[in-house]
Amino acid sequence: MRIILIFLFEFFYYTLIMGKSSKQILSEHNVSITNPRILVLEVLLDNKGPVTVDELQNVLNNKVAKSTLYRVLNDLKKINLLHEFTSPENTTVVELILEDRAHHHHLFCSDCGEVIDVELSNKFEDFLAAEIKKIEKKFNFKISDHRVEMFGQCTDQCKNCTTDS
Amino acid sequence: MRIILIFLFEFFYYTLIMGKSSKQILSEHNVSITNPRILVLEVLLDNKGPVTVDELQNVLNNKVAKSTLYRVLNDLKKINLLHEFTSPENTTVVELILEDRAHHHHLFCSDCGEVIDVELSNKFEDFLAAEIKKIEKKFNFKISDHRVEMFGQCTDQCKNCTTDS
DNA sequence: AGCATAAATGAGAATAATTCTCATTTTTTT
DNA sequence: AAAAAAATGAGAATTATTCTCATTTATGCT
Repeated sequence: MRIILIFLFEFFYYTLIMGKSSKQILSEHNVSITNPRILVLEVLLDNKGPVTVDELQNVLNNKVAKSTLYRVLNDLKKINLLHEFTSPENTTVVELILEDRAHHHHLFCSDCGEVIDVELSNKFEDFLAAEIKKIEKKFNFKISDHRVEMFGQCTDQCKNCTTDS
Repeated sequence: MRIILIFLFEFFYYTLIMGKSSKQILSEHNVSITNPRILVLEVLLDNKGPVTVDELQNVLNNKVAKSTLYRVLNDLKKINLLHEFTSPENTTVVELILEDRAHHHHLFCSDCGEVIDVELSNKFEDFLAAEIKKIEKKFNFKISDHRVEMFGQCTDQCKNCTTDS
């Protein structure tokens, strides 16, 4: 009985409160469950939102070899769990693609290098979708994705711009 | 008299038909006029639009040392003549910023790697400007620039997608 | 025009980010 | 629990970019 309760607790905790565990996510995508993958995924799940490869390397220092870190990131890209992009300062930024997260864009601070997720209004997204249809016709393209990038400076003390508002 | 006519021809040819010459552009920005700078600028003026650093290197092979090419590109960035960005395949792309060119965005083909300049409607740009104002307030940011990136595949034979339509 | 000074260049070494290699370890399959 | 397959760590290799420094080129001055 006690074991059942613990199991239930884990179930609720991970799936409802915390979201999926790294192990769950890995097994759902048919990739073998290994320590480096769990560790990397956990860091990414903690910092939902954009993370620098450099930051990952620092956090995982001594726990995951750097070659393995890159391999794991490529694995996650292959199963469409990870989105990778480059900041204007040329640092590689990485972000989990979670089903429950809305489509969003990025705001880059040239002072502190911070990258912030930004959602734009539905009305705007509809308008952009219409523009994209026109572009597809004009250039005979099949456009599968888009992203709006905004560049500027946070006027607050840096690092404060990450706190939600 | 003949000399004056030739001068006039040159003037009209370069400023009205061809746009400014590389030398003119350089002297207007107070950078010394050197061969490598002229050569790089000329290639960029020919291919108005996005060019890969790789392509530049190939075209200028043996004419400009690779260290110099990078230096010249950095010089042009410093005087705000050059916009540099990264394709999803992680190649560095470079594009002249010409006063007579409209604000535009980029369309990337994942098949042939081509990058295409795209203008979106004024109505769309106005809408986006309004969204950006909201974002500036929300995140206490000063946003100085933005770019819409579109990703997909040209359904034509590759390389054809560069021809205007 | 010609000289002195400052700036730019070429060639290749140095650096940084990412990928690759391969012997060992871990995970999965049976 | 053993065999087969896959993943890992450590460091070498690769690639793009920057740096160094001796030489060349451009600019300002007379």
